[in-house]
Amino acid sequence: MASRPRGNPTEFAILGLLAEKPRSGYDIKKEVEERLGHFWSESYGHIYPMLRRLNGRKLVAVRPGRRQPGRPDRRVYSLTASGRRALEAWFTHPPGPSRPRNELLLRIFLGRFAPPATLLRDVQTYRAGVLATLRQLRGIRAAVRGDAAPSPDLVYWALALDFGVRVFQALDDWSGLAERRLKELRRSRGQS
Amino acid sequence: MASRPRGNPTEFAILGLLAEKPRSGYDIKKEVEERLGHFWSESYGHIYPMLRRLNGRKLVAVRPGRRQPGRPDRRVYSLTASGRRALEAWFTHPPGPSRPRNELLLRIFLGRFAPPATLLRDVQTYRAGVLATLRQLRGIRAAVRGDAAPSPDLVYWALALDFGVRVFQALDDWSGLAERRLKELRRSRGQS
DNA sequence: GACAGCATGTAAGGGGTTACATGATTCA
DNA sequence: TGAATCATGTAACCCCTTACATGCTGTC
Repeated sequence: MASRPRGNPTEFAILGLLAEKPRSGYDIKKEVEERLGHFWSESYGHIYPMLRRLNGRKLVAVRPGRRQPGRPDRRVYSLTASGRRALEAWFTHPPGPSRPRNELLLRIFLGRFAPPATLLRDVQTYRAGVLATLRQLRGIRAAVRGDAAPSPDLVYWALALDFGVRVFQALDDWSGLAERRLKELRRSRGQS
Repeated sequence: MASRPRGNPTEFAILGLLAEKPRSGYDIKKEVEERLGHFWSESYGHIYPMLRRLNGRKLVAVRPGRRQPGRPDRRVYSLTASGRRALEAWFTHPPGPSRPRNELLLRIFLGRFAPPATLLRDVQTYRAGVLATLRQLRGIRAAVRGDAAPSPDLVYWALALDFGVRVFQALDDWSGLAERRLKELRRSRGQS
């Protein structure tokens, strides 16, 4: 029975990004936002201490990066051989069950205790965010497809992108429907 | 500037369910699993202490429920007037930003550091879960549609259901694609 | 005989966010 | 003048899960 691996997902997200190439904590944060933003998130307050811990466990190594006057010296981390092994071991354990938590849906579900106009506002805000992400993902996908040689390693990135496009498309469709339904309700019940 | 309300989402999930009707902690857990399972989750270790705290703040009231020999007495909670106000106040604050965390996607994104066969196994497991949920949601939706009188309050429940059907349908489509892609990779690279 | 359901709870601990501190540079 | 970017970090805090404790009943 392969038990769940010791260590939290953040640990492996960091190890994984460092497996691509050496990076600073700052870089990692940006990378997560830009490339994993539609399915993952991290905060500085978690990344920096974690890098330190990983260094203590010799899974990563630090090297002072370029220093510039007026700003803190960069600390560039890279994966060690045992870090690499830890990353590979992570894959051998199946992912734990996901426990969903979508606050907008909770509100919708409890919608009858709120004025329809309030829910409508929330849905519209949500939809705007979904659409922005969707446009961005589609833009990236178009650019990638334009690229001549389909590198075999690119398949993983493309799969993650495709996940985003499909799910966010469904989210957009749904929120469009929700908007229409809520507008009907607002009309039939009066606003406030 | 309406600041974020004090209190975590669990608090309002509980308040919301009690607004429907009085319930015990045990009931709340079951209700979340059965009706909100595709977008929300709670654990006993959070529900019971939270009910106690809400009682301390007079947002809910307790009443001893039916007692049966050989098992702990039920403690049935109901919403007070100020609990109701707290719930309504919650809706006036917009929901905070969501921070996604999908471990399967993280694995896919870092897929090139793992053998394709491992990822394939994870995707297949994932897909089986998605399909089970999807079938269940569709079954419920069919049953609801069969029901004669479309109650106006039912619209919120239907909207939450529809969210599930659409999103999980997209998830199924995507994981089917991922399966095919990973099988190709496994073939072209050899397993292990 | 074992397991699922009923029913409540506690303790420990980790995971993760927010807010704060610092400070120069560049751009509108 | 103000905001954004660069860049690292700490402290406080909370949210939430896991594992444990207890014990009867009904079903396969």
